[in-house]
Amino acid sequence: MTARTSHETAREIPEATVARLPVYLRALSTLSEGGTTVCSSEDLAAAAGVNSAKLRKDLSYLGSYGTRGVGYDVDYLRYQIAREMGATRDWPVVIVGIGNLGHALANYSGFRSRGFRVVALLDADDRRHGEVVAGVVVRPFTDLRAIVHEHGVAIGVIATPAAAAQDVADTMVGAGITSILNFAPTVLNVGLGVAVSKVDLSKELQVLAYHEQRKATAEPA
Amino acid sequence: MTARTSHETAREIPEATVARLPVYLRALSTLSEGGTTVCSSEDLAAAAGVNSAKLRKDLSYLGSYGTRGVGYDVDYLRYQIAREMGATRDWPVVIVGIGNLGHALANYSGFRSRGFRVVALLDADDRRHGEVVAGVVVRPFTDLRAIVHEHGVAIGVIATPAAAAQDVADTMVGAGITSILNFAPTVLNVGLGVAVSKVDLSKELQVLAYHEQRKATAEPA
DNA sequence: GGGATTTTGTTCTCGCGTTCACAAACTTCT
DNA sequence: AGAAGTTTGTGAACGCGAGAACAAAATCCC
Repeated sequence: MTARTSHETAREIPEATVARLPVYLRALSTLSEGGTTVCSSEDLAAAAGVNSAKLRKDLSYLGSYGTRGVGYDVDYLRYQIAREMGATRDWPVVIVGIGNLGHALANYSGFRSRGFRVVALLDADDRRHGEVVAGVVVRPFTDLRAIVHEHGVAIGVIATPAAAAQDVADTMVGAGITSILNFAPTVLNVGLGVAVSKVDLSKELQVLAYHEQRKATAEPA
Repeated sequence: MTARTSHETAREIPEATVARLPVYLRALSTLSEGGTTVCSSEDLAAAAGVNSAKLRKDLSYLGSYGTRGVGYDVDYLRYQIAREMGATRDWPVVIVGIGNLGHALANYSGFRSRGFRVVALLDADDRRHGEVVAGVVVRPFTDLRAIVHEHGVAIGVIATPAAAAQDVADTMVGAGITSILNFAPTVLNVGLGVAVSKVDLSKELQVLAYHEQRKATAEPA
């Protein structure tokens, strides 16, 4: 999996950098909409909320897209990062589990604007089938395989309760999906070739509560 | 801020460990519900999806709650982690921005079960006021200060569009909130004493797309 | 054209986090 | 009771990432 042969692309982008590229992309879009055509690493770093040295180092993994003494062309840099991230092409996505969260995700405009197209909404519950959410009709979970093959879907989103998540993941992998974004609060077991990313809505809140508690106990006024 | 005098609590829990404690908590709850009363670090690590050595080191920052040759008492360890995280007390929370995402968050059962109580839902849009979501009535954003004072709220959740987020954050801080969980896709500027945590729904998807693209270009079958 | 100025790209150092490996401590079996 | 077997807790090695600092390259001004 992680082994790389030397004939492959030379640039090996660190995972920490990859995780920040979407943030830079968003900051560049904001700058561009605001009418900025050129920005320094200092400007962009401020907009992205990071250190300017770190930003420059991150960008250097992609190539030399800046001009010394001047800065970066906003639209050009944005295009280069988007291309590197795969955001210039269209990614068909399926969402499984159309509860409150699935609804919110289906309607989330940030997906569409980043190149993700929701091609299907699936749910195991018969009563939801036929319902239209965000312009897409909810279909039976059993249609997954056909949809994946028809649209060439590589990415699946799980927004089901925890109890159903592993089964959904197994079916996704069986249907040919190779990347899963999991919103269910459970650890998924998948094969080696499959990438799983997890978003835990309450985890961040718990970390904040921890720090609140420490503040309260450390300084008893 | 980060300076620590020596008379304070001896145990200095690394940030990376704090971020994993909620995961352990969840895994322990699952084990407990499944009837497991004692587990080894190997078992718990598997349930949490981490390395067992890392798990043991993480737990060692909290204290010695295991028994050599035996393992950990599930409920006892769960209580100890919950206490350390502040999950044994009740945390009043306000959610601002009751769109699709705000709806989903208000209904998310994971908040309540982790000790978070949604005391108010706020929105700037007049037309939403009075609407009842998850048993809580939606109130005007201008009520924020009164609500924060009344319930002693320390934690606020922002689920507004990006354009409104900074204003909401400023108002929150002015009202006395010291921890913010931001779901809006924008970088927030806040004072030193305020903690901000950010969840970007599309960021994870973009990282997955990047790896998909790399897989596709690296091995052209 | 040439020096001063600005800003990028990169090297170097430091610290944190992960993992290995093992001693300490507890249980079980004889 | 004592030896064998388990499993925790931790010391030490290692690797990655963050940030400071600087050299290279472009623009600006005269």
